[in-house]
Amino acid sequence: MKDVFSEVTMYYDYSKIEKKWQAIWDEEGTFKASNDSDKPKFYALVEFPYPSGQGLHVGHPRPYTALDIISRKKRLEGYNVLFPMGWDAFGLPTENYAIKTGIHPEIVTKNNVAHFKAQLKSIGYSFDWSREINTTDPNYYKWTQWIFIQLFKKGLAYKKEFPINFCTSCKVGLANEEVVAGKCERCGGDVIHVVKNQWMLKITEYAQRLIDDLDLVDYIDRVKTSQINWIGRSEGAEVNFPLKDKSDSLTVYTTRPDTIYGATYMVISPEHPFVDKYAESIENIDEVMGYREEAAKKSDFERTELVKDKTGVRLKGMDAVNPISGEEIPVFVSDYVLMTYGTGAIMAVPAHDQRDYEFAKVFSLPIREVISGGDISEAAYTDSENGVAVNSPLINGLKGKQAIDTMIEEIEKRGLGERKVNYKLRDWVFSRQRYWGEPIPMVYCEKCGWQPLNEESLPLMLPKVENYLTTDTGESPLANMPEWYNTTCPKCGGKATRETDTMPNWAGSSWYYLRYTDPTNDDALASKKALDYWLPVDWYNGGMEHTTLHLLYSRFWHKFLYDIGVVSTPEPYAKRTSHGMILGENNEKMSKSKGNVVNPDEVVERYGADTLRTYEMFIGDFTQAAPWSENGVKGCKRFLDRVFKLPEMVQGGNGYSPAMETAIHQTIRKVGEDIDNMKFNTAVAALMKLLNVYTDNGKINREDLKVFLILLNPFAPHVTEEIWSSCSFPSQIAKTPWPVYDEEKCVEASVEIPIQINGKVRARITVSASADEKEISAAAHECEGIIKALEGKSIIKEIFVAGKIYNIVAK
RNA sequence: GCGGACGUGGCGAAAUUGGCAGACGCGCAGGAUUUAGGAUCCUGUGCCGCAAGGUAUGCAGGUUCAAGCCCUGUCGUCCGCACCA
Repeated sequence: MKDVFSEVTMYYDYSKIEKKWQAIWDEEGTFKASNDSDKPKFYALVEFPYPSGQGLHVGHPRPYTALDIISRKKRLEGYNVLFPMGWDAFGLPTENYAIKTGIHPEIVTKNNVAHFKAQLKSIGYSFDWSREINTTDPNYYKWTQWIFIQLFKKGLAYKKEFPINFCTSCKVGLANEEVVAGKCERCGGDVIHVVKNQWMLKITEYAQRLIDDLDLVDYIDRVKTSQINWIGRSEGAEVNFPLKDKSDSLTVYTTRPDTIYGATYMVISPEHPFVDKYAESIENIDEVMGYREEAAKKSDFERTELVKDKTGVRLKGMDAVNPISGEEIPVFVSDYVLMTYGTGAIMAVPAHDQRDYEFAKVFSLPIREVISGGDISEAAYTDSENGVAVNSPLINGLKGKQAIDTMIEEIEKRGLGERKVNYKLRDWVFSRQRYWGEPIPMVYCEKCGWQPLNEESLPLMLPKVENYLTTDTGESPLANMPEWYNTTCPKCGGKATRETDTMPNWAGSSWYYLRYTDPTNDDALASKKALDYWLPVDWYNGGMEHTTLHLLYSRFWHKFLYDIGVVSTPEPYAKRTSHGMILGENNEKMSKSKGNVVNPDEVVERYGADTLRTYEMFIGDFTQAAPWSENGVKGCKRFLDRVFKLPEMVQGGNGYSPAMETAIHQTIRKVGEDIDNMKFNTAVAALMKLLNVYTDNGKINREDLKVFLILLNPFAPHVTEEIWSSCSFPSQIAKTPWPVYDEEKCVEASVEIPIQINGKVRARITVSASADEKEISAAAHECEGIIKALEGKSIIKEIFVAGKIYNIVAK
């Protein structure tokens, strides 16, 4: 068959075949998971996409195909598999599109979802579409709101002043990703921080458990490490430094109490409350306030990128006393101390902290060595393990942990402070001044304060608005709708107003895997029975970019739901893996502007879904980034074309053909193990190799063909089912057991052993697999090449590694 | 600066974890087929060399009978985080 419109010859009508099998799967409900089954369960999960206007790109199918392969194999192995898909559909691009076009986000979302779904279907994934969910569906976000209310009731949701990004020219609140280099992404205007009273979630309360329970799960190390680093646990002490002539003391957090004798000054953050509290006694308060304003004006970008030189102002009239040395020391404000970490104040030990050292140099402050081992005239010596304490009467001669512990004990004994653990992790800012998100189900009443809505009244529907732009003051568009926000207090029935902020994108995705287990339940986010049956997710694959936010947030919510008895497992995901990115042909990240974007629709159209799937798996190591290659796609198409012609080679015979039996058993083992270990590229290679074996053999029988089709089926489900059916094999591959291999039959009858002299191969001999060292040694010494190479040399020793190598060491 | 990943043919990559480097695919070359191109099939293909042989996993050392793999140093690329006291 020739396709005159394209260079690609159609050896079989993949388009027709693929549509046919997709229709059969739909009609027969082939991949529907049962909530009531005798089979062991297996819950495979991929991150549900944000249905953007651009549609799918070739990066999406990589993880989807991978877990589809795993799911398909698990089904053939007798598991009841749940492999669901849905839409994380709240979010900025849709909203921005609505602002531009005036089209309601709901309609945009609906269209985008339809497009995405058609694309996914065309690739032939074995998703259970009967469980499709959408975070923007009121029946879904009802439960997102319900979870929020539970968090509030347990004191884990609270309001706090927190700055947002605000574009001074568009007069619009911006998300962090809309701020580029301190400017508004769309208009280039200046972005400033405006303080808003926002909802926060106390994820910090779970910090320790989020670290500890990583021991309960099988996550790739990279993920564990970055979660641990992100949470950033540190151990140290809080120490009170009394203020001279004042009744207060300044509390600092330090991980190096062993250096306290070296604390020659203190620094507090510009936002520290003491600046206000003691404004009257600070002689240079105007200067200090000026510094504070400058610091507030700086964007995060400037604060981190541009500030290399330390700046600050001394607080005149406010000195502190080092509680251990008794020394009087000055206090500074500087923006290198952050209000958001620790106590917002530090004891500065310039001799043993890089930042303090730099600051001390700028302000000519004393640098006193209290840990020996470095050269403090050159740089701060920060080694906390090997340095020995000096000039520190209480701990002289001690080092490392011992010095630290002794000092903390002393501090506690004297009532100057206490041992303290700190985390870098901060509470989760849960408010967005945006339209396209879940309304926060809270009401403010003058009399009763913040009150949650009655749970029976959920969902609190997102109302229709006329304008999707935030207000001039950066409030959500809902703040322009008095008819919506004016309401009554659920507690006292008096006048009250609704919260007009909405939830962040991460809300709906923090619990979506629970909803799949029972997606239409009206009485609960899912029935206890369904949750207990399916949880935890057995295998969750997603991008590294979601490791610190989404993955941590959803673990937090899950633990909370565990604490209130909704779920029965402490962790949501038993296993987490991560895929690499697919790059453009030029080895760069795919992007419209670079013109290197490959559209999966075109690939499906020109080469077929099976080819797309096979190539995405063959492209390289699943966990690494890999560049797209059109020629690589063609190679996979060629492979499937050859497979399609396999039935032509079929001749009689029962069981596997003896000449190829070993290769077949080896391939069953290899493909099975490779799929389990996500080494899809070598699994495809093994199948290509087996096809070469078949081709070289010139003929195959029906068993040889059958096993090949089953092994290839998870990768190329359509063409393998088609060949299966055209050969009149029974039923469908989807209902056929995965083949088993026999370890003994994987062993070759004879092996080739390389004979080395001093590590260099000089000859090869072929011996039976059972040959022992004696036989091999004898054979080796008969080889001409070996005899020649050994001439004039004496043998020192001979090393034999069974099945691998025979090495003669000679001089 | 800190943390992580990585560096192997012309290209994408393999290498059972210390045992024949380059499986499998692309590309390329030669041949077959074809009116021609495309497609397909066969053969070859790390580099140097006619060959024997030599040489090769970013670079420099080390351990070992044996190193892509382990150790030390060094250079380079990519990703994440950004003064976390």
